[in-house]
Amino acid sequence: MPQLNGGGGDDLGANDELISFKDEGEQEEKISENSSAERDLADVKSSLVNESETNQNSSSDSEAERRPPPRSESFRDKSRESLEEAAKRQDGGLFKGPPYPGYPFIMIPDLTGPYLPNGSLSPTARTYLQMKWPLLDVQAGSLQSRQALKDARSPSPAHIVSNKVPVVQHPHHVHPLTPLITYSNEHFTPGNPPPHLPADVDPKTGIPRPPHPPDISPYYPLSPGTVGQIPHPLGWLVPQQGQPVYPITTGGFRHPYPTALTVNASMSSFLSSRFPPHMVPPHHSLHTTGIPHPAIVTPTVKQESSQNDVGSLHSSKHQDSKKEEEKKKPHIKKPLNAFMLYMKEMRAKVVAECTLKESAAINQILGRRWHALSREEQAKYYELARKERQLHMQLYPGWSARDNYVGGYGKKKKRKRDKQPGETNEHSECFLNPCLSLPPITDANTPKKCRALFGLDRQSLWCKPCRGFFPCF
DNA sequence: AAGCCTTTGAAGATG
DNA sequence: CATCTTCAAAGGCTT
Repeated sequence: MPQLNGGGGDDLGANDELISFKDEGEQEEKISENSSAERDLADVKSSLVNESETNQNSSSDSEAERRPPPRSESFRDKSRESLEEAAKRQDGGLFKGPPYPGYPFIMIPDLTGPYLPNGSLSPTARTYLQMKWPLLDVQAGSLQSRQALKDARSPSPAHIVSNKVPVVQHPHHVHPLTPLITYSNEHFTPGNPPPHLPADVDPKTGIPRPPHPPDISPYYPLSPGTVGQIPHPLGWLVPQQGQPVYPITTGGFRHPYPTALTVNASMSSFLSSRFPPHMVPPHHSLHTTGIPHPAIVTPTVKQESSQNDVGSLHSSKHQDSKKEEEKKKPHIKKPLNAFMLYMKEMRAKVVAECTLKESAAINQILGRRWHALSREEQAKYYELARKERQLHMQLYPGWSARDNYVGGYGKKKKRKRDKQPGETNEHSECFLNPCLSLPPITDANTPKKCRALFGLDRQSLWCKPCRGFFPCF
């Protein structure tokens, strides 16, 4: 197994992690995808724009194949007209300026409208943005911070005032990656920007996507001073929001995970809390509840619990079936990968920020945030995932992911719908992509609500990839 | 009630 | 080997 190659345990730069950081390799792939996607988008929208811009756009294609910009100016210009109209229709002209046709959450629609002459966001616009899309505020800070970081490295003092993006230090300004720094805040210190931060732009999302340098730090950061207040990605270690992440059973009883554990526990504590006591020597400060690995899910938990409570008055027949169930191999779940660990940690935060609850939408946000993470940040989760796999293998040597395949490969009904030839789930490739420059309508997450709000027909409004969270026009 | 949606990554299955 | 598929979490949504 590649993840065990190191053997020493702390080979944080294991091959699998390095392979996982395939951004450079992916980059070209996505670049070409994006180029074609933008060409498609440009084709679709060509009827809406001036023909005179066509040549400019096509000339940028070859450039885009080599090194595509986040968005071409021509494309930006093309989207402005419709966007301006859309913006006016939506909020009565609050967003008068041309929107930023990129990542929806970092797009403060061009900054000519909602901003005051001194460069700060107008109270009205700020309130609107915060109400409509709290993430926008954060991400706007991210954008500004990135801009500031980029400028800070430049010889000019442009980080103070940018002619394109006014640097607004919001009262709640935080570093864009602050919410993601869960174990150590040594990275991304303001004024000491990581050199990789704005180096690249995700061709799909428009998010500055840092290149992944080859020198992944083997450091497994667990900063005692900063981690205790933040949910741990290993949810079974530190329950989030007072809730056990996994319903755990031991002998037919549910056990919440010990809440006294802290993230900055040592590895022995980690093992003690993470795995059954027979696997790990007990720790003096931890109670040994006999909690099995959270990956084990026994489907008969409630039944067994209730039966144990009631007593052993059931028929032998029932007990036989019960024994059969007990003999039944418990469902050992797959170890969580890096992104799953990241989602576990960040989901509650995103939910709180944007007031969304639907996991599909949350996961989209988390996916974009994941790509916005620096390599160091991602490395922490890859490392956690690697340890997860190691521990999982140690606990269940004979387990295989194949065990969880229902009916075996190719026999289970295909879950995902077959996409239409031109259909895609990517916002950046959405036909209605310009809508992403507008704040999402978080309270109108259904076509019906969207139509009611905007009085538009179904086809013109409902954006399937956007799942209705954005006003599409 | 069951399955879908949506994300990324790991791993198994298939051609 | 490349590609495809499933599963891991999560909770609202759809059928």
